[in-house]
Amino acid sequence: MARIEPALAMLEPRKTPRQARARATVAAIVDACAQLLAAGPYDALTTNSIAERAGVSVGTLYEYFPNRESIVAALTANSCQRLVERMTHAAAETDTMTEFQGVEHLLTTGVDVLGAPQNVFRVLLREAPFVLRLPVFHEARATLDLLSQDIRVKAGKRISLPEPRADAWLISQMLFNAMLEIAFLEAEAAEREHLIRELSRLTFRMATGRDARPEDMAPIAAAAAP
Amino acid sequence: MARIEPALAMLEPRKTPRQARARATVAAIVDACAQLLAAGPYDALTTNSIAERAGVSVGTLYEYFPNRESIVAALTANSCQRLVERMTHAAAETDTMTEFQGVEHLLTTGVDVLGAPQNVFRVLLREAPFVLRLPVFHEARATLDLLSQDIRVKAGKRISLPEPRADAWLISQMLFNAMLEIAFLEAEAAEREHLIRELSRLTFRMATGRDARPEDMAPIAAAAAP
Amino acid sequence: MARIEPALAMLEPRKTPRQARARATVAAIVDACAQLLAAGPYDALTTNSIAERAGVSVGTLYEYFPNRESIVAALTANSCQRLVERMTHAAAETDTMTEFQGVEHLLTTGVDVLGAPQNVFRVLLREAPFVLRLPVFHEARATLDLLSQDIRVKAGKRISLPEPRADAWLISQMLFNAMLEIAFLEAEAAEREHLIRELSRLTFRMATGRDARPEDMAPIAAAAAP
Amino acid sequence: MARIEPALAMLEPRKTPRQARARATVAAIVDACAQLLAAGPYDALTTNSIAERAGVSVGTLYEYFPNRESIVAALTANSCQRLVERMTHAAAETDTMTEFQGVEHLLTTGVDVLGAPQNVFRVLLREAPFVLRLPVFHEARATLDLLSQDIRVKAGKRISLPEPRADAWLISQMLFNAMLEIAFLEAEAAEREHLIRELSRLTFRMATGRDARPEDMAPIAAAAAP
DNA sequence: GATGAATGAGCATTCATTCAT
DNA sequence: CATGAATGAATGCTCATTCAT
Repeated sequence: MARIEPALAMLEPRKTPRQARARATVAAIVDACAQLLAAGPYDALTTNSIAERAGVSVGTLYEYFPNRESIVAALTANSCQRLVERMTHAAAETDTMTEFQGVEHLLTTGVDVLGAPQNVFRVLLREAPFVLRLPVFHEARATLDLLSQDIRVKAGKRISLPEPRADAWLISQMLFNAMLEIAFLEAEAAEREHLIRELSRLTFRMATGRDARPEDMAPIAAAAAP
Repeated sequence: MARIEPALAMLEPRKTPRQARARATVAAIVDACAQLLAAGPYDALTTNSIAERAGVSVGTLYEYFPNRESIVAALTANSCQRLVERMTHAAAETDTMTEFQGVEHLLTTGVDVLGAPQNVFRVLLREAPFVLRLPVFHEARATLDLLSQDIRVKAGKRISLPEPRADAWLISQMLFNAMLEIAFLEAEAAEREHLIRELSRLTFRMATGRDARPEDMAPIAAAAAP
Repeated sequence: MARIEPALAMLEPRKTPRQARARATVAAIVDACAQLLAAGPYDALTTNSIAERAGVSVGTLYEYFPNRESIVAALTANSCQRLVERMTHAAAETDTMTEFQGVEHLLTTGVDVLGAPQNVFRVLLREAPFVLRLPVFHEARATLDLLSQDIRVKAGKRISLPEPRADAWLISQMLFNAMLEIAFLEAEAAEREHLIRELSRLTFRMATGRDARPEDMAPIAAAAAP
Repeated sequence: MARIEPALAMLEPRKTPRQARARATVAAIVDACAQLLAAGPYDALTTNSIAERAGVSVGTLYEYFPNRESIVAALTANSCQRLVERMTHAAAETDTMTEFQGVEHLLTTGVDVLGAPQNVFRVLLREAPFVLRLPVFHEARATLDLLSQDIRVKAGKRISLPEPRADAWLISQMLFNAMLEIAFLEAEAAEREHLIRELSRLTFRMATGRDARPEDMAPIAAAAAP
């Protein structure tokens, strides 16, 4: 308790591992961190438990990370990178889709990534407040915003945001939070899909001020998300 | 750390103060808790610091609360009650307004309450995960949802939610989070107002699938927020 | 913890109650203490819980007792007095019995009193070490020893203790502890009776160096133990 | 106070020390515990004081023991092991003795061990009620009972216990308590020896219903107790 | 380099006792 | 006089971090 939050400068890994063995060690530590966060609350995350689960000694752990938060920061970086990659890829796939389908595809992908694996994002974003302030997290959000800007540009006139700056910020906040809520919901896949479809419809309304035409809302053929 | 989260049953105050002096003590404790949460992170909230700030001894604190979390729960209850009261009052005031004005009035009130006093809601909702599971919080959310349902009913056909259940849930989640984000934003009052106006516009779009007519969007005459 | 054991001087009640009401209060406090000791371990005995169970305020409790131990001392005094009274009475009843029957009667009575009510003696003697040093306890033991000395005198030559002082002390220790063990045993009444009978036989052997004649060992007619 | 007694499962040491240094630490902790119990009441035994006396930090203490009671349990195990070893050894030595001498030898050894070192048994058995429920303690008692059963068998017909089961249990209880009382007595060695001799005589009477022949009671030649 | 033993400040919580009302 | 609110020293225990081996 009363854990002093380390300055952002102290959240970098201590040294970049060059040898393969060292890299494996670092990966094991970050992975152990993810497993523990998936299994229990953030408060239950101790450096000793991370080291034990990773199969290394605490000494080794501190060889690579200056403090507990830096491990969480590394995990956050990993997770954000995965999120950005998957979303970028999904955005590229929207080229052949109607706008509504594109929105739905992106939201589906987002919910998918945020909810997996092991729901690490939930703990990260809801229980470890300093994660929200991590540059790496803001950068990911910014990249995601650029993505939707691209889509907006492509859609051209069909999008109508009276105050693009404010509206885009609001929609971004709302969609990100909505995706999190859906991802964290303890619900069947069908229920989740239903919510995503409705969220897409609402998003379409927010962006255009009208409903999508039914023929543009056809389910996406085979969006296999591995 | 590794703070075990007390069962919900253990979150009730320990005994109801009978004398006026004791009631003042309880209030001072909850108030001290709010002050500390406003000033620093949840982790910095220790029972000793609460007692000190409240000007009482730890012993006294434990006379009325069985554990640290129960104080936070009491503060949450207070805050939620305030929120519900203000929102209910604001909802009543929308009778004489256009639908757009009503939405804007409610959102303004929500942002106002969530951001004051001392932004306690931010820490409560973002750093103390067990608060999200507090019955008192869910009840407040439910009451708020009923409020907007009332409004929807009054608006009648002008509202068009294809899947009322799912859509209402999604809109509720998004608006609550959006209000929190605006309330927590370090921004000028004017900026905040602007965001609320745009959020109202987006909300109107989500609810109706079209834009409000400009003449219905006139600023509300004198929305005195006491 | 680290409870400083008050000097023996501090174990006296603070003031002798003169009014009937006050006497009732003192009795209620001592009785509450007995109930709590019967229900749980000595460590669970707190002045606050005693006061609550007695239906008085802590303030009142400290009006009559200077500290927690003095309450236990008062309870010890009561219990010892009861023990001595019952044993004295039982000793008088042995006049018409054979020596073996007398021994058995006394042991039966001892086990009965030590095990009732609510087994307070167990906690008192096994968990509250200062009780063993209480003068009132030693006096009771001394009185009991006098009792058996009387019996010995009456038995005259049939008793043969080569070293009366040491042997009497040893027998006293052993019998007192044996009675406690039997009283604390979780066992059927029949089992307890059997043990007492055997203990009587062993006692007879220790005192005389021979076995009692079978005709002297007939069960006692009607030893109603109220 | 109101110390919750840990379940028996929680009384095991936390981890077995691997390095020699760690083993020394564990020994120092248990030893410090013994010293403190010898010096003061059980209530004065705090984890902080144990750590301090052992010359280690509390953290180290909790590295090896999950709670305070587990340290006491470890000390109990040590002490019981010592007791059993010494008594077993002493029992073997009775082969060349008369029955009376054997009894006296065993009792002497018992008093010797129970009273040393530092009288730890007194506090353990009279102030720490949970020790009486420790399996390790019951096992020790059982082993001791087996020992005397062996002797009884060897003595054959000369022993006459009408109800072997009950009588053996009673004698065991009485002798164990008597040895404790003698060991705890603040008395000269001569006085103690005298009491042990008398206790042997009473034991002989209990077991056989008659006195030992004077020639069988000759002092044991040279029972050097190291 | 890796290990794991050791550290100790810090936290939640209790309870005998006092004293203003 | 009784009350019960208030006190605060003391306790068991945790865990991020260091460093001798």
